[in-house]
Amino acid sequence: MPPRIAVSTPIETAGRPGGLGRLDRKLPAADQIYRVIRDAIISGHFRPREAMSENRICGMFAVSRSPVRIALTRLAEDGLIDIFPQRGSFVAPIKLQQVREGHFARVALELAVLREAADHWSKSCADVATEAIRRQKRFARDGDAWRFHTADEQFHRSFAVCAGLEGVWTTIQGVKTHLDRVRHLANPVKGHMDKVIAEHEAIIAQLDDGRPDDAVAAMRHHLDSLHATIERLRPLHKDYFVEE
Amino acid sequence: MPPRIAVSTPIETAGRPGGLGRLDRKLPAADQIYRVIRDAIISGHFRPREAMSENRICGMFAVSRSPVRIALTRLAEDGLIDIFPQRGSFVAPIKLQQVREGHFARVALELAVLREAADHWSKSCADVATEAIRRQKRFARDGDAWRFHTADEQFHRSFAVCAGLEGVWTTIQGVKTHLDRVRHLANPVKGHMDKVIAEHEAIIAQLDDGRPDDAVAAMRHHLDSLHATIERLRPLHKDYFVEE
DNA sequence: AGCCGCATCCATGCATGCTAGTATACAAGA
DNA sequence: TCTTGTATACTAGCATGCATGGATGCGGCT
Repeated sequence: MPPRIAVSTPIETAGRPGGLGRLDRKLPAADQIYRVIRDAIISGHFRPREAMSENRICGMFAVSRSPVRIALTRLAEDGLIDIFPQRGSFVAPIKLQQVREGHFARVALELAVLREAADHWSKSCADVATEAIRRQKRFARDGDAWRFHTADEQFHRSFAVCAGLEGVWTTIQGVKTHLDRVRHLANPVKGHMDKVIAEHEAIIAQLDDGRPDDAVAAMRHHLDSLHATIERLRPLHKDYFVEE
Repeated sequence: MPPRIAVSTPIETAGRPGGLGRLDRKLPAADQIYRVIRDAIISGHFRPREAMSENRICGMFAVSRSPVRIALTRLAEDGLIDIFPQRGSFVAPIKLQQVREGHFARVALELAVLREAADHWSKSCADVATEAIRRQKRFARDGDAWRFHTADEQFHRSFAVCAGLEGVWTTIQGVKTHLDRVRHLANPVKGHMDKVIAEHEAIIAQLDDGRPDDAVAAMRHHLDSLHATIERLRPLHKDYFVEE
């Protein structure tokens, strides 16, 4: 009988945002609401500065304010929602400083994890990663940006699992939250998904060939190129961002 | 009028745990309860497996269950409390896997931050850090383990501030939570505080002399030696730990 | 026109009652 | 003695009502 854990991300729990209505009444409502809204904000379904009052969310899920409040405070902790007491709660604008720092932390963590994964590299590790790439190809073909994103997470997560550091992946997920918000403005851009896939394949190729340093370099290039894409996109959605 | 932010740690907010009673009714009760209990668990004031039912905490602070529930769910997210629905909430045992992964992530992040801080090193940066060391010396003399800990955090945090990456420090604080729990079993050990201070001074010396690589090496040595202390201490408190 | 005061609405924060499920103590029966 | 059924106490999850304070619109005043 394990304790109730709400942090980890069972990737398919919420699925594609949009089916916000139905909740599994057997599971804690607060956890489900948290995940659904989180995905909806990251994916852009809820837009920066949009009002997210407790009562409005109550209506969305047909629950009372209690579980909604729990979910909202957790989202505020993640920096996805700003709560102004006695005034309202709103989807937070994307803070550039958080994006920068998120990128910094992500690079530090993912490179360290990858170096560790290289030491434990095996066929089963490679299988998980290549399966993720395979899914990405399919969703890129379908133009399904959200599922492409989940497959992308599966790819990056596979290194943490391979290294026996799955908890670190949870941390990475946290720090890259704000990057993902920007990324979802970018995914529709033509050719972006293909570029990501190619870079993923390059990383795996280096690992399979037993060149950890080159794999790390490929990952660094991959992450930096993603950040560059983000920077390129910023001027197109100026109203979504704030400096700090 | 900034949004309500509860994540960051105004270091002196909760002070030394023990005065659990009084709350500032002007500020959100949930945030204060969260911080006080968090500090109390990390400092060992609440011991692993101790029952932390909502009603019990209500009594401690003379509030209703609503803010307590918010605080508890956040503590559960941090892994400091295990919530078993319909059975109870308990201080989580220290999970060795989380300690390991926390150390891994901390090293990756702190070394990256330090490297960045070295590029921005200045007298004002040095002043903040040495002031923290000065406080550590005073509290070591007084044998005040908790304040020693807060000064230690101030020291490490100063590099993030110097590098313009204060948000990364918040992340570091999160990943080192479980390390800190173990560390507080260790601080009373004679000579430990002096060792920490010496290692801190070594890092600053390298930075002041303009040798970033040596500073990073000194930091790595510092963090690893701390982890070694932890490992050494583990057998003495076997009942506090679980493998995973 | 411009400014001030007030009533109203709506937001979050907090308190409280209710529900459903678990652990436990204890008594009845084999 | 051991097992089993039951009553009870306690838990967390959820719904709801109240308190407090900011935002807003309108009317009266200058």
